[in-house]
Amino acid sequence: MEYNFREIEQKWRKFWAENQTYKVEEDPNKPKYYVLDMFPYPSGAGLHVGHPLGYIASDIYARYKRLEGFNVLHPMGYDSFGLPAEQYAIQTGQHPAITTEQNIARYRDQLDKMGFSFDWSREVRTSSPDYYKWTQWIFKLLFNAYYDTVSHKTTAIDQLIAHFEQHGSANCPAFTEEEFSFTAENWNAFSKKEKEQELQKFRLAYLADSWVNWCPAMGTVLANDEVVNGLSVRGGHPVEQKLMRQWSMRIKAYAERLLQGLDVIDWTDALKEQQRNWIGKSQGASVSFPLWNGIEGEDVTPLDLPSMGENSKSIEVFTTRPDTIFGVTFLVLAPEHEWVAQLTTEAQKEEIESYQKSASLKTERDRQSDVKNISGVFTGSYAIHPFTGEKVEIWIGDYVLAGYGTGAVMAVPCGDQRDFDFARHFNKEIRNIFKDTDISNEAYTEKDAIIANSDFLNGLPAKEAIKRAIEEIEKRGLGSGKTNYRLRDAVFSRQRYWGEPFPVYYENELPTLVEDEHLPIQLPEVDKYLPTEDGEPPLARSKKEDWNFTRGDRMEYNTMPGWAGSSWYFLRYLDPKNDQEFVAKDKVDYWGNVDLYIGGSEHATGHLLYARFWTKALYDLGYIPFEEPFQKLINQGMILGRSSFVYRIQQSNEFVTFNKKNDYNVTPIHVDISLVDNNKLDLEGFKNWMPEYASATFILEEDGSYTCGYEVEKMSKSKFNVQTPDELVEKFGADTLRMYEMFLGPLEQSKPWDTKGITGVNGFLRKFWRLFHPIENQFTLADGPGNEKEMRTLHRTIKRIREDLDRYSFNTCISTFMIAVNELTELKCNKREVLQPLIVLIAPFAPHMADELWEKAGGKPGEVHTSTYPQFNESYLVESSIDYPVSFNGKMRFKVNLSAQLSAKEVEEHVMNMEETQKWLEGKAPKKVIIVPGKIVNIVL
RNA sequence: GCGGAUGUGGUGAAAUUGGUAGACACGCUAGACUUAGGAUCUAGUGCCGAGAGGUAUGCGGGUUCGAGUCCCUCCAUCCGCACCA
Repeated sequence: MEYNFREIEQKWRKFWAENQTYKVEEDPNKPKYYVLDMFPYPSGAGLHVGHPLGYIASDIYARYKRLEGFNVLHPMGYDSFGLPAEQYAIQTGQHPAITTEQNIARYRDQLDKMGFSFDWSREVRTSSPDYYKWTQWIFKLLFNAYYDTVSHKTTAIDQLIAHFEQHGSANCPAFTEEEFSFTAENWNAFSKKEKEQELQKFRLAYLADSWVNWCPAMGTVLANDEVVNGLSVRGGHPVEQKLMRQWSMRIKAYAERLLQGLDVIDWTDALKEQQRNWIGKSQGASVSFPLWNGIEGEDVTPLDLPSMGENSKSIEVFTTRPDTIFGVTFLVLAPEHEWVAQLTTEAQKEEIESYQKSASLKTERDRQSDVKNISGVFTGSYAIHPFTGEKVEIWIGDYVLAGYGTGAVMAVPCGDQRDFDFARHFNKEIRNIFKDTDISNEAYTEKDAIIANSDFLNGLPAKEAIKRAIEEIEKRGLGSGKTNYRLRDAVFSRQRYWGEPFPVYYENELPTLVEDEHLPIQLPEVDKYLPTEDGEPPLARSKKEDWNFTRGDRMEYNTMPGWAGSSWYFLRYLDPKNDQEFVAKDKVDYWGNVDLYIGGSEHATGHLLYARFWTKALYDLGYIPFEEPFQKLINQGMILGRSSFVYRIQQSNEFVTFNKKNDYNVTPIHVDISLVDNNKLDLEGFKNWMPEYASATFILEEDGSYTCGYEVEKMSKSKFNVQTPDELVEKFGADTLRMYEMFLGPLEQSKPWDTKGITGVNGFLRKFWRLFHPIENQFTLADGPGNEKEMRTLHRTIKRIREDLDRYSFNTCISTFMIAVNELTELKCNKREVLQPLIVLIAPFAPHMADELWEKAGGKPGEVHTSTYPQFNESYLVESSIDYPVSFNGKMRFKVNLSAQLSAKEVEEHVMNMEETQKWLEGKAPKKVIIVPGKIVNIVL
């Protein structure tokens, strides 16, 4: 029989499903191993060839571990809340649940076709009420908790309340960045609302004002990705920065633990470095600069604060270089700094306000990428240098960010390049406080200079000066040494429909939790999935009777962000059907954390940080026995796609062809690759593609065609460059596609998608099949022992595959199999002793074929997946002779086959007596002869 | 600007601790078999050279008997980003 993959694969898929081959239960007699994939968002485009890359690798590894005797948990599910389904709902009116259901069905079908060994009885979906009930429950847990800075633990808020009742805010053990001060008497006299206002400063889930990209025309908030040059990607409407009341998560409290935890997990240094960079620990000092009271000629000294009267405020700055404080020549505030309005003098008002307005039109991303344009405005006010008593100007500039540090910096042009550029641009003084440095062209930013012109810091090296400066700052009550993290609290509200509702209602604008017995709060029906006319979230459209629970004046209308459900899903797989707990204690105790986690590096700082945060909180509160969710993590490289672009003339619905786009001000827009053939756009197809393009007009090439641009970039639904695996499974079979994706290159490396090489892998599998069907496609296995060469091939293969799997080098496994099959074909080997172990060996890679061959060889169906991994025997690998390469000055000249038994001395004697050697010696005597037994001979002339 | 990664044939890549650079494939060339073939088989294939040989892992240095691998300088490309004071 020819290798009929269609028949074989269908047969075994059916068998596995009917026999629940991959279902697992807790088994105390076996060691556990948890292999997890980052679960997919079920997009309308279906799985693309990049998804399975990681799934195939994890599946091979899970199957390998199973054969090694582990009880392997290998589940799959769907991150099924998300924007695309909602956008589709807005366009078509179809409920996102229906869209999602359809997409999941499609995904499931695609996943099944790839032959994965998932235990589908454990499937989770974040959008299922059974699941999000527990997401809501965890939210409640975090709302009812604070971070205790004494015990360094997540702690129930009741303990903090008890503290306030007894001691007021004195010695408050809770982490916060807010200001607070009250006595026990104050606290006990507070109204419920006042108490809540204080508690919000400590709860891990809390309400606060956050900056968002607000698009007034669409009445909605946009992600940074959805904004380009201050305009929305969809529709090209202006977008501005706006403060909105939002739920946030106090992840900052965990900054230090998130940093420390990296030391105990097995992630790549690159990934750890990215997280460290994101957490961004920096040490320095906060320093207060008193404000000048505005009376010219009056000598205000910094220690005379109280006498400054009503304006006795000071501006607090954070600096990592307190040693450079004598180099300060002005202060710069973020344009959004809360005091800007008060500090602005009448004369500067107009300019400041227009600058604030223009800054509000820039996203943070725009602000950071624009380093060339230096901008800022003088407020008209001054602060007093706390050490010199000098007046320094207070400016605003958009290079200072409101969200980092205190939103204000002390500008030291000689020591910071941005301050230097700012000073240059506005002709401010650049005072050199570093001994023997040249700062005529750029700032001196190294921390190795000797400080000068700096009073008590003179003569100190920078590192010591930092300590000395902090001492002095603290002594004079100007501030203190401080560790700052750039990590920001995570905004947890979305003004969307398709997400988890909050278990929260409002009474008198007081947020109150819904009791557990009413969970889940289900998503109510709405007439449209858009924000309301006055910009409220879609849930505000709901009627009271559309909710399964209501209380108070109104329910919370925001929904949770995508990362809510994905921050704990790996726990739900352990106990997916439990309706009493999010996970039972005995189950989480057995399975523990994820041993191997595979997914894309785009989650390096988002999902992976949030999941670690929630895990730590759940650990502290005693629900789970581990603090780090993912022990070993591999980022699979991206499979890159080829995207196509059309070019929209800004503020219009007119599209210009690639070769004429430079004559216009255009925005490139991704267009679906199915509408593009050989870079030519299908114009009618494009108009029918999305309603907003129905009335599109075009500026075409001379020949009347529209040429698209292209780029090789990440394959993603939003880039419309998705290639699905279905076609390839159909043509070559899942086993071939599995092995081909592994063969492409190292798992972690990104590579452009290309199907050219797949025939090679398909040919290999057929050749493998032919080993078992040597004559007229009849299955045969010969008895009798394998000969020396055959056994050496087998055992070398066993050894290499195992070693390669242990280092996750899947691509070289495939090569090793190819070499084995080439050798055995050459040897015309058909012996059971040699070939049967190979079936087990290849089972993790090509499970369908393995099952078929195993059955033919007399095994029980499905048994090959629970069999034992072949052991290799070193004795078969011993070679009797070695091909020694003989090098002269490191250059290989010829080889000589010598017995492996020879000692280094004997090898040297033999080689030196050879004619070939004499030829290359050219009559000279060698200076040195290096023999590495079993490896090489190098003769130095 | 900051952070991370990567540079090896026409292409994807291999070389686990410094020890024969280019395994294994794709592609290409020539041939065999074929009505046909994205089938199969044989031979060849880094570059220069008729050959002997020379040369070659982004560039330039260094360490070493020996460097793709270790160190330094530079260059290019890709990814991420919150100008992080």
